Amino acid sequence: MPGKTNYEVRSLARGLDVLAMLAEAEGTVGVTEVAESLSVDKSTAFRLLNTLVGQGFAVQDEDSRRYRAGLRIVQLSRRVLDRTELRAVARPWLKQLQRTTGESSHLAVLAQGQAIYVDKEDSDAGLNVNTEIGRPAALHCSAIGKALIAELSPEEIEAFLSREAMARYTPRTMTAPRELVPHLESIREQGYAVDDEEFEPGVRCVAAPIRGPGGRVKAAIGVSGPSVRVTLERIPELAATVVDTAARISQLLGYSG
Amino acid sequence: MPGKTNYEVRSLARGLDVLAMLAEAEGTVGVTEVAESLSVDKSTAFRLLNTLVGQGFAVQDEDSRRYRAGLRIVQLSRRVLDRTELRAVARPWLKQLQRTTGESSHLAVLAQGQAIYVDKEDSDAGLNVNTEIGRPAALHCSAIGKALIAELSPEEIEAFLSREAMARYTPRTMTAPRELVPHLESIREQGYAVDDEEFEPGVRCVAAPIRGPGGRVKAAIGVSGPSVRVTLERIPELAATVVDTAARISQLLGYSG
DNA sequence: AACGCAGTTGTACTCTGAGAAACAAGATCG
DNA sequence: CGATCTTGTTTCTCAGAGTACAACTGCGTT
Repeated sequence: MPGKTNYEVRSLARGLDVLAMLAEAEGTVGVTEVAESLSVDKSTAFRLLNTLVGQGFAVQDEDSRRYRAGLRIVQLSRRVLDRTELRAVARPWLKQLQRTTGESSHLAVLAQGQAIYVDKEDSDAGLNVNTEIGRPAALHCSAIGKALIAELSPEEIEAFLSREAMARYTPRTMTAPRELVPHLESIREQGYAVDDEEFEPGVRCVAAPIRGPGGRVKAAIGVSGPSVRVTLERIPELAATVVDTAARISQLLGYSG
Repeated sequence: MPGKTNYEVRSLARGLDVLAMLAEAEGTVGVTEVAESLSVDKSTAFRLLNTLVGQGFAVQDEDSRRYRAGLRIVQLSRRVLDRTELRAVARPWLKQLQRTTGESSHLAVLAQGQAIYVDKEDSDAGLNVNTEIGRPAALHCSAIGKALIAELSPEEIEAFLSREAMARYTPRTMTAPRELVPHLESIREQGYAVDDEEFEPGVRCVAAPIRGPGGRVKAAIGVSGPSVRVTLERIPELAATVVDTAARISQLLGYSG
């Protein structure tokens, strides 16, 4: 490897790739499959898997001898979420937001170029939006995603938008940066973002940024609901509630704006 | 290392240790801390951390330069839970169990010598038991834990009980194997386990095992609630409901008992 | 300015982890 | 029913990845 000063441990990187593969695989995966996917020898794949099994990150099926992801990941994940102060602070507000609006509320942060849901409170209504913690949300067409990136520098925004191809999910999805950039501008000005059926038909969302000390956007909070309940007329009222909630959480996190 | 055939990749094992350390750490951890904890050089610890950061499993704090767990773990965890067929099958029953009993219901599996909650449905009541998915439960004093180990062979039970020191949580906790073993025997006979304030004062639980094809215990399902509502007189009725639910899920998983 | 302590980088040696190839055990097929 | 794939597993050996050591940087304290 000429040049390319590599301060990374290759076998660890490979092992983590295997872990991701196991987690994302539909059913079980075999040694050969892993080997092919990583372009390594079978024996290498075998040892990596073996090591993962040793720590509980993978388990081997007794019969088929194939491998599945272990629950160690789930365990660690829980710890990570528990340790997140943001989550602890936001929890009651998330609940209150759900109560006052009647719609499902969500909390997300920006990580690895994606908006990742870290907490939620589901609506009691029969018809409601279902989002799962840990799932990534599109940055360019979800309210919470737009709220998260709106305050970034133009360069950073460019970078994010170019990373994923701004996929079209519905007829209303904005897929061109020249359309989205001014839109983000207006979000910045009004202090909240709206997703008007841009990600899923029949679903509207409103979200606002949560700031930490110094004013930097740390997370975003929002509500989502079916368009029949979340009407366009109702948006301003919802936005006010969401913005207010976001401001309170920001204050608790040390932002004195 | 004489003998000790080691088919494990040491640097991967170390990397996973670091990952666990990050997830379990209260706040952030430093390179030196990691190095000491693993008994490796600082430079080694640095490279491992660096690799974790590269894949999003860790993030480095801009200011303090110390490390925190990344959200990649949370993401993978979600995938793992989604892929668990048990969870998909049990979900509606978990919900129904909560509805009919009015108490919080839980689903757990045995992994790495611990009972790990994989799903739950919280009670609507103001006063209720709070358990989090991914959290481990004590095997010797929770209903769900006892239901999971009751059917194991005596040797396996011994192994499990000796692993952790059978900690005392409340005055009612059984801390001696000679007391617990016959207790497990009776659980096996009656088909359900009860936790009568053995883990948390004021909380009673009832749980029953879920079986897969072949009759082996795959998981356990149970309800928990405050003793004021979950009275001793109510236990038989609750147990019948829980056992019935467990049987239905077992059937869906291919157990024809 | 000197110190201490953190994270980071350069380097040389060594033991680890990689691949090749053989093995065991089931499936699949003619 | 034996031949032949195709799995996962094991053994062997050597290059080089990964390690420890030590030097460096940058920040906060004394």
